[in-house]
Amino acid sequence: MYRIGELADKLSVSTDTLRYYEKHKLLAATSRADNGYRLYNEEALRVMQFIMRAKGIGFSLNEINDLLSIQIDKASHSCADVKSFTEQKLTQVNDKIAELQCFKGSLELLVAACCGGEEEATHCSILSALENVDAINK
Amino acid sequence: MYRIGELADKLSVSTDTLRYYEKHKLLAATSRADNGYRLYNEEALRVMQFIMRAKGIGFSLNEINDLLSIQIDKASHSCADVKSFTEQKLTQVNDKIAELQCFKGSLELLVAACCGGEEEATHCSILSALENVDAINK
DNA sequence: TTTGACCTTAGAGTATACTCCAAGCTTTAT
DNA sequence: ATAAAGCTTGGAGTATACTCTAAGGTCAAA
Repeated sequence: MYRIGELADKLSVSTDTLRYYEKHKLLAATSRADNGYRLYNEEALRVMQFIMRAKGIGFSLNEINDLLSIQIDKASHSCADVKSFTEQKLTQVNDKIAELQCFKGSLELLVAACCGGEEEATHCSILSALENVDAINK
Repeated sequence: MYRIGELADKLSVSTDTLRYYEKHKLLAATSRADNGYRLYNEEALRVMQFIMRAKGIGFSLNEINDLLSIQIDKASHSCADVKSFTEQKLTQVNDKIAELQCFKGSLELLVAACCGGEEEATHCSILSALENVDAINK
């Protein structure tokens, strides 16, 4: 069994994060020592790794909560459930990428149009673009 | 002069947003009527449009604040200042896109690996991938 | 005159994921 | 004996951009 600090070290997270996850029902301590200290077993370690992997793929803690519910009771869910959940996330990510690529395009236009010289910004094409409708969505 | 509701309608934002921007020093009302109502002139309208365009390009309100300071006193800033500001934002956006594309790649792998069938998720390849180090970053 | 639409303020709530703090108990080492 | 490190709890703070609420004043029309 690990104390909270030991598990935190092992996973390179903070003890605050572990307590936060407990409070938010993602991962409870396996048990408590007589002195009230949290104790975690190997299974808890694996659950934390599950959480961290899911985070690494872009799932939010709420989504990870859903994922954990499915994982805990696999028999009640189908592959189709899990797949559509993942596809939804993929759609979200694609939408966000599209939005950012739109930003990127506009920013590149601005950067390309600006002389970047040391003279006063009085006629800066970037500022002009923000001041006038026309200049950006050309 | 516009009252707050008129300006809000004209720009399709809420009056709350206008008050919020005032509180956060982005746009003060031009003046106040005798009854205390906020009044906005055409210049205020243009500033709001500046803010909205900058938002549309992905700048945060804090960044827009900086941009407005530059715009208000163009003579004290160079094109180089504005350009590097914009380039920084572009870098941020590119970083974020890269992160999301990493998520996207992982999610696509998961989706592709999953049969998506109606059978129990007991051996679901997506859950397996989250449970084991190996399956994802292969 | 009264109703409804519009305005004012201060302050709380939302979502996300922590991070930090205070006050205090436990354990280990010196 | 005491200091340092580790643990407990509840609660506040951070960042972002609003959104909503309450309590109340203002104005134009019916």
